[in-house]
Amino acid sequence: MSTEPRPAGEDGPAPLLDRDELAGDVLVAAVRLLGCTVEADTPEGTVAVRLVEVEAYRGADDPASHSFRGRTARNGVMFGPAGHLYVYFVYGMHFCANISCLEDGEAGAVLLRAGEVESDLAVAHARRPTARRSADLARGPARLASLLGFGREHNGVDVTDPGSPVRLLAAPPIDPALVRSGPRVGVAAAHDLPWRFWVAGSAAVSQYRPGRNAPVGRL
DNA sequence: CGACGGATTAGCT
DNA sequence: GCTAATCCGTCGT
Repeated sequence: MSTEPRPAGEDGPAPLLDRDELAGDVLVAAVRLLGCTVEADTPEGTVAVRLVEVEAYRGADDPASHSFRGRTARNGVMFGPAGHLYVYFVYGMHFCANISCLEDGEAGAVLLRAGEVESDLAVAHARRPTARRSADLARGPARLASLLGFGREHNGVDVTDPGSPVRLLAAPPIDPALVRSGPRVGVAAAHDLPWRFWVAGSAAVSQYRPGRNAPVGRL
């Protein structure tokens, strides 16, 4: 044992999440990502967001996934190695961001649906002036992508590389008692799969109706 | 080559 | 609560 990668308070750089933690299973990866931080360099400054809501997507066996019908130029990142940004354009006006999962050659990704701004709050509000509350800054996948400045040029970025403009900072695994799960949003097919995960009690979780079917805890 | 619909959000009623 | 706004990837003819 040579060097100790301990998160030395304010001194050492925050450790990045290891690619292997995302390579085994999309559901495990989704839960692992909760509580971790996405840090992005924007023209206005660096913005760091703590993930509180995500959704898992798989490949040919997942009708709701972009990769359900095989590999295309658009979804290629989903088929590559874990730990890369898959950014896509939707509804003619928004971008959404995923982090690729599973081994190279196997399609998988986790959609980043919501987060809480850790820093810099002033920069974040400058980037999204319409947000009245701080909890709204990255509430919803398109708002999160907008806040972090994601566009086509970010597609494929390796978030496990400290030199990337977008980095995924590891946090201790979140307390399982705080994790909730339910059906994915806007997904008619596979509605019985509770592949949406969020942190209980976060104000930044996109609006949810608890009365609906929320099969909690089943993977 | 044309049509369709989507992992959404803002703004109005 | 409901709908308009608005582009591109995918599929059918």
